[in-house]
Amino acid sequence: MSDKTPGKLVLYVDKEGKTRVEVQLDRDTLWLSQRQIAVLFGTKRPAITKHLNNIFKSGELKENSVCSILEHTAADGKTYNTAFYNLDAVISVGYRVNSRRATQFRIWATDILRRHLVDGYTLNQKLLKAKEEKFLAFQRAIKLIERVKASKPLEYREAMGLLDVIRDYSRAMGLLDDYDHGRVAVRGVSAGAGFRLTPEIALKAVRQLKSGEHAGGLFGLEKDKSFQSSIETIYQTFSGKELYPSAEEKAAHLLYFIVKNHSFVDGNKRIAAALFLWFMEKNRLLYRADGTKRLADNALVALTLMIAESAPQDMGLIVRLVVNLINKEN
DNA sequence: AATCGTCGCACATAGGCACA
DNA sequence: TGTGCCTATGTGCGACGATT
Repeated sequence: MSDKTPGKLVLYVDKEGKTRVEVQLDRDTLWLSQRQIAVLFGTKRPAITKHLNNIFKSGELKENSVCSILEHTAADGKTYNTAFYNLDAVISVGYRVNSRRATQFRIWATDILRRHLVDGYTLNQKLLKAKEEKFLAFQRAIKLIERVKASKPLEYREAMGLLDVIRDYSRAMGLLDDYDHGRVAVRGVSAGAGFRLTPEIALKAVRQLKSGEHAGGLFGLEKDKSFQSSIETIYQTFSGKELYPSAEEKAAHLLYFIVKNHSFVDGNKRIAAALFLWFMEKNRLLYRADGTKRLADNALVALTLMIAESAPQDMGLIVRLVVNLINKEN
């Protein structure tokens, strides 16, 4: 084999008569010439050429993605441009060649495949279960924060303490990134045909907040036009369909965008939380049938702070969390 | 009548050799 | 490395007979 040939695949039978395959990969694959594949499977080179042609003709593999022309120093010391085929191609050929060594290869490959299917499935189930538990633990933590802080208003130090808790759980949330979206997907959402928020109505609501006793001079003063875009974005459509069809998703995105867009000189988080509550109320989502709030005040504070601290790539996850908290049973 | 095993035929696939 | 030619082998399928 030339020193320009990356990777190695050796097929042999051990002392117990069991087929062993030694694979050395270079960047997740290996490259063999037709001649080397022929030696590997104990057949002649023309057979490999024909198998490869059939593999490409049938569409099993795409030639340009498994074949690469590499400079190759031959036994005579001269340099040739030779076609090399990657592991995918070698495996496909191995399943077509009819020789003793190819049969040994198939026994080995099938065993590997079987183990991956069986063990991989079991492992996936375990991972999904673990991640689901972490997600539920996060939901329980928010619930706990609600209970502990229910009696007294949050002060700055408390908010920071809360943030620490949230940070800890955020790490667990990070593990949810590749969690099956279908299982954390928003559920039980209501149709979004209710109250429609416009930037004008929203600004009017902000002005009302401004007149409240906790608002300073810079409260609610627009920095740019991003507030308008925050409102418009929740009604965004793609191919004629709403991106956030339910009122819960709209509310969650409204909270997220207002916090994140930072459209006002001061009071962004307060405005976001207040508009979120107001939007929920207008869509008859704020209270359950028994009169209790779906999302407790302290939970909303926690979520608002978490949104402010979160990384942009976590938007989807946070929005799902907000929707799930709105829709949770108790 | 339904099912199963066997046989023969046609076609597909695989392999080797020779040569471009 | 690709291809044509030839041979060997494998496979699918229908026909047929034996068995249940």
